[in-house]
Amino acid sequence: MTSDTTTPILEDYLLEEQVGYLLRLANQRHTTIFQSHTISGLTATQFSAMLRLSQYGKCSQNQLGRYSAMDVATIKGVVDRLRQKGLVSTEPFQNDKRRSLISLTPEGAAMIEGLETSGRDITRETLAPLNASERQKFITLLKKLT
Amino acid sequence: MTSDTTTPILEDYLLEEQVGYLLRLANQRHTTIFQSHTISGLTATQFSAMLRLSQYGKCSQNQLGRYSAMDVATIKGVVDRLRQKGLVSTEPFQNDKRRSLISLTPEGAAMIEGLETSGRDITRETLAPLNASERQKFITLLKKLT
DNA sequence: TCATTAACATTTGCATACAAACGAATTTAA
DNA sequence: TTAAATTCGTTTGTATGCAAATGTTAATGA
Repeated sequence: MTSDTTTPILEDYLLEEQVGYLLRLANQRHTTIFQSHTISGLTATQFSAMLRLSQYGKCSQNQLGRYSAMDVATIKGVVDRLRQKGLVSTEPFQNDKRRSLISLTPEGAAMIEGLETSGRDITRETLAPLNASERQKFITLLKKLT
Repeated sequence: MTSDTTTPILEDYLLEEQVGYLLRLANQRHTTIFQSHTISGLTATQFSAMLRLSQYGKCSQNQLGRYSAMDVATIKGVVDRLRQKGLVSTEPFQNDKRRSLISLTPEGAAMIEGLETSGRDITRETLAPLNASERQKFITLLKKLT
């Protein structure tokens, strides 16, 4: 025996096989789909913050960031822009001068149902290349990587 | 019969079940893993451009952007920063005054093998929550969503 | 040929995204 | 109780990421 049959062959390193690269591409595609549905001009990030605010009710800015998986600097910009659009408002927090309470305005609250409808469409279109069992499998596996 | 058994029940819209939200979280996790390996301080995006340049050889800036899935504004910034680090260089393109040829410097070329090694580690760590068959399935499905 | 079209690189503007540092306020633990 | 640690919101800096507009140059087609 001159060849080593126990050493696995080291495969080529192909960028298009790497999970990080593919995740970036999948994100790009999803963003494009999201923007094409232009729900009142909201971005996917603003959309998330709006839904969290609806789900959890009024809370501090940093708390909203944690609910929405955004760091303090990111959530600040998102809340600023939502406030500019008149979709959220701010009030002082009782017993804690550091915080302020973020809540949906009536205009923001009125938008939630439509956001969910659009959200369903966006998810459907994003997952369209997969069949039903593939979709479920993909979501299950994707959750494990978060 | 008073209930309609043919109408599917409309499930709650849960942000943490939506593919777009999960893709963002998976990307966040991958970015964190990537940065923790800090390959010479490169970002994942710069890493991709370096590997493409190594794979395809010298090419124009926009071409490198297409190889790396970045639009013209994004690839410009990436190339600028790689040039600042001394990893790529620019020369005039023969017979076309619009373009310039981007190529790896000797320092950049010397880095490629290490980048691939780190890249394998990063992919392995990112996919660690999945077993072998899940990893393969996930990559297969993810490719369909790019 | 020469007007139209296309490609290239750049710039501006907007929106994430995160690290790091800051001052102010609150909580905690010694 | 009070010093230490934590939390909150803010700001700065860096890096994608994309749309849209611009000016230059090259390619194409009538």
